Amino acid sequence: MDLATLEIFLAVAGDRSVTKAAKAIGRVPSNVTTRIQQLEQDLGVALFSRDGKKMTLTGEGETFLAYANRLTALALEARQAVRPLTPSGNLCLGTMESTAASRLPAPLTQFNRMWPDVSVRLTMGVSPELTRSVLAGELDCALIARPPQAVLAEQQSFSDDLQKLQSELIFVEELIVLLPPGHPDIKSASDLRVGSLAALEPGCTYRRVAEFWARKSSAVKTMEVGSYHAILASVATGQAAGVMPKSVLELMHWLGNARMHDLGPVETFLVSRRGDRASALDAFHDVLVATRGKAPHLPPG
Amino acid sequence: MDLATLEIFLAVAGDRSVTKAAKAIGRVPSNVTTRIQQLEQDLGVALFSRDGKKMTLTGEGETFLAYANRLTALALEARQAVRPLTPSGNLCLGTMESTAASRLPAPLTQFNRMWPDVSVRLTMGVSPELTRSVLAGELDCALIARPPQAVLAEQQSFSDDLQKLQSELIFVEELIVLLPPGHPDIKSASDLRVGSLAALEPGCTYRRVAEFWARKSSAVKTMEVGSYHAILASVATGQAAGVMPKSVLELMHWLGNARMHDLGPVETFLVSRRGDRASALDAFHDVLVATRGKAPHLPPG
DNA sequence: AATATAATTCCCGAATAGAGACTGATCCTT
DNA sequence: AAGGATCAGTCTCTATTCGGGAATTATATT
Repeated sequence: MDLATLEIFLAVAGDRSVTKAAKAIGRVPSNVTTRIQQLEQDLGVALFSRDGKKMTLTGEGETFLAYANRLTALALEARQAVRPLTPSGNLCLGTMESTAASRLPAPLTQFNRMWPDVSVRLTMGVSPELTRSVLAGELDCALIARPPQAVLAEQQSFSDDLQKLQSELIFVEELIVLLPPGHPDIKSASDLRVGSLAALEPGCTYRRVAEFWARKSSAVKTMEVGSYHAILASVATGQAAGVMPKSVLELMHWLGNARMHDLGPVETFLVSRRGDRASALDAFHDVLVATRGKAPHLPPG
Repeated sequence: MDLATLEIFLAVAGDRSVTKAAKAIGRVPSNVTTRIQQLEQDLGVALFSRDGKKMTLTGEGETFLAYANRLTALALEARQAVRPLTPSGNLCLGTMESTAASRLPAPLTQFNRMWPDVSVRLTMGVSPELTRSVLAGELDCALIARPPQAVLAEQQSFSDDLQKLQSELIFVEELIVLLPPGHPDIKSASDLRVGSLAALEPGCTYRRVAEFWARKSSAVKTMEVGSYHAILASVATGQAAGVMPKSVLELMHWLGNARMHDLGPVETFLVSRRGDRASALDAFHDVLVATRGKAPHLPPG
């Protein structure tokens, strides 16, 4: 029983789905299935009941869930306790709007609880800018979306900058096109019955991925709006389709009547300068990996 | 960071020696070295300071030790908490004298604390008898010493019985011949200046291993005595050399002036009937593996 | 009934862990 | 002070494990 197994278990328990959990933690479903089965065999008890295609926790599963949370929390605490330098000072963290909204609250809260002496300075921006800022030393690290290879190939300097930094996969976002109410399902951009795609600034990776997708079959224009709330508002008017990660949409309690089209996964990486052993950065990194895959609300303790 | 790594760390921290720890948990020293190094690299801090051939815990190592203990204890608790059937009733456990004295107090205390509804019935005996009793259903499980292949080959029925049972390595005992004070070091049994070897009953595995060793170079007789205390007494008189596991000797605060000769490792296995899924047995098994390698005193909590 | 979705199974290539031989340093003995 | 023993660590080889992808099965949905 290692902590990676517990992370997998927590993800499945949180999403009640092998497929979703696999996406969330950047693994393949077959792997998740196997690890869960191994865990169950190791413990000698069924953690989930498989009623058809639903994964629901059994009573024992609920019990184990509590322990899994405590165990991972304790392991994180152990890591932090032996950290050679006590983190303090500033941590300049760059992040995308979407990540700041959907993923960051939990780990940031946890981090502040553990290291009150570190003041986190949050900078919002789009991935290429953030990456450049890390390289320039203006930021200690940043959470950025690395587009798929086909899209990245069009952004030479972004790609070059990424090469010079060390990066680690943290989240996998499911990028979607949100359709206005009543809009029929689409197979490609040519099926769009709206005037434009609502997205953020030009540099935004999600926007670029969406534009790359749209270009293949349509000449639809992109409309630039200032925030995800503004995107939602645009979609609500029926005049645009919105581009955003699914996690952001879920955050907004909009789920019920929304049609969406899947543009595939986009990976979020934590990037920092190679060999940068700043203590606060390391600590933040550990909190990030310990928190990912868990339920979005704050962990106990 | 998995629990196996923590077990290795705990063993090294307890013995302050890679070699000893490796023996205690049935691994090879190079493996222990590597795993400790990996752990240190993962945590980014030195857990041990290597002054020559001594391994001493660093300050961070001490800190981490506390967490490692809590982590393994919590993991054990998690396993027990999801156990499908609550263990209760009787657990008939067979054990050798030596194991009962040196290894069993800690896990038995822990087990009683966790499952007060199980009454453990302890039966002492020598390995072949205990094995036979497990097979016959008189015992649920037993801790027995499986002699090296050369010796086991002479005990056909013992060997046959073992084949029919499932077994798992739990401890590795270092079997020694304890020499009387003032006795010169020996290379083989022919160097013995005493009239006999003091050992327990004829069926005792340790006795058989010792006799096997003695036969190769000497005609020294074995003297049968009733207990390890009696063996020590015999040795103290200067008339016999005593056969026992090192862990028993260490238990008796006799270490200082004692010369001993090493007869090599003898493995202690937990044996039970194949497919026997008795809950209490499983629970005891888990406690046993969680406790092995730790310091002999009782774990916290 | 047909389709889509999700979990699982199977298989293969890659990564990892453990065993064993060897090295170099240190401690103890003579 | 020299020689031997002991111990941590290194290196290499091999066996096992693990993760990814395609195929399969089962279950909801339309």
